[in-house]
Amino acid sequence: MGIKDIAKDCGVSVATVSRVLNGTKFVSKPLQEKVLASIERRGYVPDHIARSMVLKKTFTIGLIIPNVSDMYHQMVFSSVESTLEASGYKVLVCRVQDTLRNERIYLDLLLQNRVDGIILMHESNNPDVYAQLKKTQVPIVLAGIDIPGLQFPQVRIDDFSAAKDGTRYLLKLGHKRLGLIAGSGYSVGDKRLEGYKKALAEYDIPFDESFLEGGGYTIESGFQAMKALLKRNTSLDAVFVLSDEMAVGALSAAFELHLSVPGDLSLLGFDGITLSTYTTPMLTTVSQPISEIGQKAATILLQMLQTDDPVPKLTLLPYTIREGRSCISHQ
Amino acid sequence: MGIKDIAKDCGVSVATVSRVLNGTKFVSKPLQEKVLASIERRGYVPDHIARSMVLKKTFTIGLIIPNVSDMYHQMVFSSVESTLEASGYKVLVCRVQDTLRNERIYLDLLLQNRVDGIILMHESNNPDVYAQLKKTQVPIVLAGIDIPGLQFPQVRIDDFSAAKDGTRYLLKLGHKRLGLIAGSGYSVGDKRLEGYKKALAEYDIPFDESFLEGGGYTIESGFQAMKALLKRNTSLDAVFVLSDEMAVGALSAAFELHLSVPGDLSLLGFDGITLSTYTTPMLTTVSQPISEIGQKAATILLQMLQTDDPVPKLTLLPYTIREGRSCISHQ
DNA sequence: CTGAAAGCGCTTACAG
DNA sequence: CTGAAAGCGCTTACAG
Repeated sequence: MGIKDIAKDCGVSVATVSRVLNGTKFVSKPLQEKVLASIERRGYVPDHIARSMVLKKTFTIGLIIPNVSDMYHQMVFSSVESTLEASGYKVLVCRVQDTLRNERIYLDLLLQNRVDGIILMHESNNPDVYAQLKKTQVPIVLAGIDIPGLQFPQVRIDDFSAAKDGTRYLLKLGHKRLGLIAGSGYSVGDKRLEGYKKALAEYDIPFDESFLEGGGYTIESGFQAMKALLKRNTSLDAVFVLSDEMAVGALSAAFELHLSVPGDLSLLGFDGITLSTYTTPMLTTVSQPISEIGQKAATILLQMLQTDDPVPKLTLLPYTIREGRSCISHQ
Repeated sequence: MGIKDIAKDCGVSVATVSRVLNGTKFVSKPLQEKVLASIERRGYVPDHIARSMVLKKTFTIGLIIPNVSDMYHQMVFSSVESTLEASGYKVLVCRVQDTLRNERIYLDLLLQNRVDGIILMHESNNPDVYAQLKKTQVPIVLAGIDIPGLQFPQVRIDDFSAAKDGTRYLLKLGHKRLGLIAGSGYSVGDKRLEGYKKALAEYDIPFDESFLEGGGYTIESGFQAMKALLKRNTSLDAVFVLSDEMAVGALSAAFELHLSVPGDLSLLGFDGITLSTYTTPMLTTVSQPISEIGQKAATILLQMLQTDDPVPKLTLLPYTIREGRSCISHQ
């Protein structure tokens, strides 16, 4: 059931079988047909592992994602997978569960010649991990994140500007008391927070620490953050939630507290995941081109794998403010 | 940078290095320490591919899922991954995009010695695929699905009874005109439909074809199905939606049509995904033990991989009706 | 306890 | 166009 058996079966060498299998060299028609027939008849399937060993390629790429913003990352995964499929690559997803031990293990796993390249969407707070990434020869692309110390190509939006524009959007609607549900643990969260502050400054509104509540990019954390925020501040006009999943939780919290969105409170999300279109009310959100991020990251990684051409160090994709029904004018 | 280099570095044989690496045989303390030091110093990482080739194990299992009920499958994935992690296995997710070509390709990929076992959650309508599955030596476990022709171990709930009990729940609340948003393409959908019919029969309520609408297990399809159903029947008391993701879409549709849930209409979901707790109103749903399904399927697969002990052919896990706020008594 | 050597199933210069 | 043979980086009987 190996290539050898097919060779014996056809009275040819293993080299010939390998050649018709891969089409790497011309094989005469009669031999080719004989080999193909034998393969078909005996149901032979090439051993991919053996092939990987000699080629030193696994045709698998690793996608490292955090265990938050699941729907966002799921969409990226889908688009990465679709993009790479045509080139015969598969995707091994590593969802980092806890930041301490787990991510180190994943990296080790990935680097044991298991993957040809990595798309990294998880930010670590462990310097060892980055040190290891720097050392490896495996091509890496960062998607949706920014890690200042690392020189890998990045594909993302301009989070600072996006949050600034989102905040401006609320300000233009006439809102003055803007709550913010931020996210901790990721640099994009810090950038978005800065964008929020910047827009407030433009409108001469002082930043009020009590309007800020941290979240963890999950539905549940958005739920909790919204409750805490509304408990502390009964006079908010609007809340900007820095991820749609948290916004879903925030909507739920508002509902539980008998506050109407947008009647009592406007709510602005961030990400543009599919679900944000189906909430009640439909979310207005700062929408990232999620599929494009995955597609572009995959394309760049593919380019690094297959050519020596230089790739763009930073690809900034456009965001939009997609209007739903969760924000209302407050003139 | 191979095992040979470490061996040379330490003046020992590659066999010894391999032994300290794997702990397969006792190696004297001094040699062991020398080898470990060298490994650490030179940053040697074993080549997993080479190891796989000789062991004929990849320590990877394939998880084949459809491209619907994403949140449900994501939860299963998480629990499968957690369960297998302790045993050193990784999970390769294959999300079947289109039923025709794609699934065949995935199977081929998986069977090229890429995975040691498969957890199958996707039902195919292509007999070739099943024929191929039957032939393979790779252990397979079915999770959440039932494929009558195949003799693989199954882990799931009793979908017929679950839907029957769900329907009974609505009937007990006093509802008489029960819409059903069913799902096509999966046998669980058919079973659940039968459960619905059975419960109606128990209450001497004739089955009305016009109360039935098909869906495709996505939010969008639930949205469309609900709109179609409500357009046709203005007098429904309640709607039973055979997946929570469709129920999210159905909620959105009801909202758009200015129908209050549960004021005008009770809504019952199916699955018990995390999101169902955060909808407005919170969904009442027939809740599957999703994580347990993944965990149990993984455990059984592991048992097949590591022992020759027989495994249970059918593991039925308990479901519950988890009450939220989307159903109301209609006495 | 340790080492020399065979072998896992492929690919691919090299020679013909 | 085809074949004999080396080699990919490991593991593991087998012998000592």
